[in-house]
Amino acid sequence: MKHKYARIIIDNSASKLDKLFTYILGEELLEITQVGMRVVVPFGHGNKLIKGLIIEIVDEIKENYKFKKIIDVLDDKPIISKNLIELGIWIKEEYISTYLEAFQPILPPGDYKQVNSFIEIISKDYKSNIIEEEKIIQYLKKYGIVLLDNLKKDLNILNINKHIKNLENLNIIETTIDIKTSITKKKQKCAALCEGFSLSEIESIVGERAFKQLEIVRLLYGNGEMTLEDIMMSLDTSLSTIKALEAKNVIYILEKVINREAVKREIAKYKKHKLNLEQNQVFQRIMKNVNSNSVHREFLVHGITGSGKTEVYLQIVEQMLYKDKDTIILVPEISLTPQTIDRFVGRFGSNVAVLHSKLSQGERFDEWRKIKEGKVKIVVGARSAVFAPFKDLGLIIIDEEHESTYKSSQNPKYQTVEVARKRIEMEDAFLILGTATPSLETYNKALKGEVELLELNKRANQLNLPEVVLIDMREELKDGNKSIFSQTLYEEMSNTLNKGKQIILFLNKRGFSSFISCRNCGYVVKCKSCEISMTYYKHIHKLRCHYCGETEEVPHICPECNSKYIKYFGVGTEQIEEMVKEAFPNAKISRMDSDSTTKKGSYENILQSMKKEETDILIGTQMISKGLDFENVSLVGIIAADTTLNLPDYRAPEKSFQLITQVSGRSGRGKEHGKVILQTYNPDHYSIVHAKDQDYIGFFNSEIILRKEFLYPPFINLMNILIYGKNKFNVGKLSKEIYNIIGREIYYIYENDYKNHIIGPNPAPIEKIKDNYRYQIILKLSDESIGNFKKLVKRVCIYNEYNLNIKDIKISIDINPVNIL
DNA sequence: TGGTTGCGACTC
DNA sequence: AGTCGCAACCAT
Repeated sequence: MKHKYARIIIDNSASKLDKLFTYILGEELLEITQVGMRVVVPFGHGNKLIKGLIIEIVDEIKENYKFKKIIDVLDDKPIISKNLIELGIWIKEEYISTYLEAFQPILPPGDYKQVNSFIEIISKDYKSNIIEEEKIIQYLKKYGIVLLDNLKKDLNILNINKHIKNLENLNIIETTIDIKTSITKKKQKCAALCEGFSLSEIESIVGERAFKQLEIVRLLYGNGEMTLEDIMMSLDTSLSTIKALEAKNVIYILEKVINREAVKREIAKYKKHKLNLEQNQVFQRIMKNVNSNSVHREFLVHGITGSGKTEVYLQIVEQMLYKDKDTIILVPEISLTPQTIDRFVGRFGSNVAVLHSKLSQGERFDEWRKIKEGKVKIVVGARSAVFAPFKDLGLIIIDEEHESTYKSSQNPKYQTVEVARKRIEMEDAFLILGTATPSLETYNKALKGEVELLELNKRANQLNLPEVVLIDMREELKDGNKSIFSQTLYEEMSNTLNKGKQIILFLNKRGFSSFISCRNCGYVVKCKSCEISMTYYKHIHKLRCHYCGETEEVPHICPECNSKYIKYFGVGTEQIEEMVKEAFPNAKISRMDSDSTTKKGSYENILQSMKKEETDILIGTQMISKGLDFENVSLVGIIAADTTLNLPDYRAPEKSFQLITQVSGRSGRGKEHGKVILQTYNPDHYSIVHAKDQDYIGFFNSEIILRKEFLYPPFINLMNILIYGKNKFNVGKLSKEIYNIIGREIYYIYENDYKNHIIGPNPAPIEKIKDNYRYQIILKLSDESIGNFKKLVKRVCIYNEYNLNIKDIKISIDINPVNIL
């Protein structure tokens, strides 16, 4: 057999090295090597050993080049499947990222194996007359076997590789590689009775005076193998007692690899509910397509809040289990609450793996392994779980499909819905998107028939949607109410409390005051590193920047004009909490936002106390808008519906509509009718009006016209090129240069309409973050032309084929960004 | 003429 | 990113 060639992604993040490298796959490795395995290869002048991932194996190669050989193979089976490799390559192209970035979310979590080179001396008698070589020899004599990197660092010799190679050729030293596992599989010591004895035999060996030892033996006889921890806990004994039994050769102690448990609590069984008529129709429609392996592979379940989408999902997943197919269920990170997990784990038990950001690296690795090894058939997780390495994927469910967290904000900046679509296409699986407020893109596809639209218009509890009362805050002001609570909200709150019901208050702003400003000259305190006004936090009496987290003392006189009239403006959740406490001193209040949930478990505690009805009023940011299902909540107060509406982003109306609808949906989920008080300064805005009526179609129809007119998705693709760096002048200059190059091409395609297709270069809406000045160029590209522009942008911004001065400047490219701040 | 330093090209 | 080679510069 002759050798073959392997195309490999190299583990090096330099953009110049972002391509496939070809290596010789020697005869001796041929049989054990497959695509998707990791290998060790020599790289660069020094033949430094680095890791690589095999993407392709080919028999022949056309180019004439002196290829190097693969040194070793790290895996005994592929760590990722061919389909996932194909998906990774697709992602790299689609979202303009490097290979390494594209494969990051696909590969096992945590870079769990590291390649290390070791060096040691094997012939101690040799004496070199070259000073450098003698230094190396002396070093190795002193330390024995060492890491090559350490030797290099300690000796700091020029051209050290040459000397090492020389010594190696003379057989004076030897280099070896080893793979260090940085994440260890968690092990636990267990004990079990030795076989071949009856209980009475063992008891007689132990002797009747050793009470504790006898207890242990009997316990093990009853339970079989147990962990030492459990034995010591249940019998209140110590390790020495167990060791004594081991010494008597009646029990043996072994180390077992155990899975870290991502779900640590005992979860009650979640019973199957009978589907109502509507739910059943949706269920039947989807299953009919699945069973007939229809070409319709995508469904949008458009169901109002509380319509029982989850139960439909659960029963479809059950059907997939009967078919022996795997299912991925994606939920937004913020609604990956214990509540959601409980439902899936409660129904399917140990058949479920859970992947979310709160897991430690070890836990995440274990969950990944469970999926990879086929120990589970269902995974519930946040966006990156779309890459779960199932062998026989049958279904992907994306709940709250419209959520912006499905778009990755780091490279690769993928859109989960699109990735899922690609994946089901490759694996012949099905895709269910579910939400009360579909994204414009998805609903548009549904209307065009590309996605099958299924509706759930009734609440599962037979009640109607909550009644929404719109309050015009300008009128309140006219009537002399300067407070942030309208008269109506105040009254409804006290009624609700009197009835013993719970309240949720929603405000999408953290902190106490959102900015502080000088009344005399208008100066606003901004973060020194970011172009952002700082938020005042009362409990620490400091200002904090929400972008870089920097804190600062509160000034007492204006730094600009020395006036004393420094005032606090804007209300955040922290202040609301204080005001509510004052207004309702007897109510039990808790607050949930990213400031109050930093500690591990605090999130769960707040939700638990809400569930147990120990909390009367829950105040929170958008964290509380998703998935929470508290039966006793009958009033939701939306303090200021306008906060998201005024952002300089084309999605602001859509986001506002979604948020209001979702938050409103938290009300009246039990047996009682719910109410929502919606306070706003823009009562006539279409987004607010349709949200009040909970009229998605109405909103869609208004919004889609604007999108078409002003050329925004789904009618066009956006590409946001963000150029940022510490030197404002250089960033601006580079932006202009990039604009000119790309602008020429835009002009060539769109001619006199080109100004509508390239915007910029402008300072980004947030001009500076963490001392980086930010400029942006926005391209609006049709489906036909986006491919060519991706190539152009890559050439200009990544490979720098135009030799622009990109020193100390970074460029971030985002295809169809979810926000353009 | 040897030695140091800095930039640019190259990495299968 | 890391490394080597080459050219330019300096101290004899």
